[in-house]
Amino acid sequence: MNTLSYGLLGLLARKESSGYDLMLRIQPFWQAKHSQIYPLLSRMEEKQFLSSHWIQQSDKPDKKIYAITEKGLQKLREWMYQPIAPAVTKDELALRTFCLWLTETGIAIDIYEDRRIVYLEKKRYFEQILSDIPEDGRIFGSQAFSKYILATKGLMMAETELKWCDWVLDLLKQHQRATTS
Amino acid sequence: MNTLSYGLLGLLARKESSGYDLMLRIQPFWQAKHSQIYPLLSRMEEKQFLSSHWIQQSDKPDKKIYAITEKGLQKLREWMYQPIAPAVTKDELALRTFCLWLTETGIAIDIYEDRRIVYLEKKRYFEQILSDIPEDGRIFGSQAFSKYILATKGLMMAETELKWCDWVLDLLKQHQRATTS
DNA sequence: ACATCCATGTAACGGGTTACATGATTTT
DNA sequence: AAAATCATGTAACCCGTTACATGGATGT
Repeated sequence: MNTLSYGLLGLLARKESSGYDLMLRIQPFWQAKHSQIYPLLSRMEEKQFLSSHWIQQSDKPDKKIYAITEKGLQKLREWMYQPIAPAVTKDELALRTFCLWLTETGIAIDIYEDRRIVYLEKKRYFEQILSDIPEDGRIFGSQAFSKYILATKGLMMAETELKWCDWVLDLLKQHQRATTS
Repeated sequence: MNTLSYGLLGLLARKESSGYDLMLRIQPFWQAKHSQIYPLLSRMEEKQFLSSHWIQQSDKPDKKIYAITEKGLQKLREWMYQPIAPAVTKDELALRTFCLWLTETGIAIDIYEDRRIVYLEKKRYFEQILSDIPEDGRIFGSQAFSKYILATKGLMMAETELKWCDWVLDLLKQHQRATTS
């Protein structure tokens, strides 16, 4: 049982879903492909943390719906008392930034202009999620509370990244003006 | 040549180092163990992106110093024009947050109090790095400029995380007061 | 005509961690 | 006396991505 497996259990504890649907639902919190998720679901079913049944669909492919069992719910509750691993981030931009001195200022500016757009889109994505959460989803105990605080974090982080990016671009452009004149 | 290999090349382009030293130097930007780094250095030496020589030490084990070659520097410069992969973050806290409704408020508060300390330490770590960068390291073109803008990002992000954590703790404690009275 | 969405699954490979192996010096 | 630091390397294993395989419905 790795971290992703518990994440899937957590989603299933809220609503039974197909593997495909779980793949989509987990994206905002943990990036995983379907090829990683399907085998994990099979293994959890073997261990009887999950049960499943097939649903026939006429216009779309049939799907296998997984539901969490009492044993799975118990396993998930135990997990909540375990120590939490620190966050790990792999950002290629950090490694590139360390090599900025190797290139011209123009290339550096291109790099950060590109990243700026990514941060802007990220900000809009979380703004959209937040605007879709109703007022009564913003109090502890409601179904949407977790989504609310996670989307708030996503938005705050994106805004900070954007602010940083603009600050870096400012420094780079200042330098460019100073050296080309 | 994967991303980590380029990161190592980038560090070596600044200063020749041992594998052990590279392992320590790359930590702030990319978490990697020595067991991953040593084989990559060997492979890059085979491809003649690096050269190496042994240094004998009396009180410590001997060490193998790697230096970037002209061919390696060329490879690194080419890399600067390639597209940059988006950042990937794996944060177990996000998955746990989604399961908060399964536990009592007290457990939730414990989880965020713990994480608060992690964020505070992270903030102090980057503050320390920033205070060690001299005034003339803060202008583009200097050796320390990359370190300066990366540490600034680290600090800004840690401050935002801390702010978010305090906000969440506030919501949780408000709820606790409301339900225990 | 081509791409994307829905839906499931497996195989091969590369990325990354943990553990094994060694051993002197220094700190707790 | 035990643990951490410095220093290198390999082996086994798990995590994660890319590619292969299939195929109808819908969108551009």
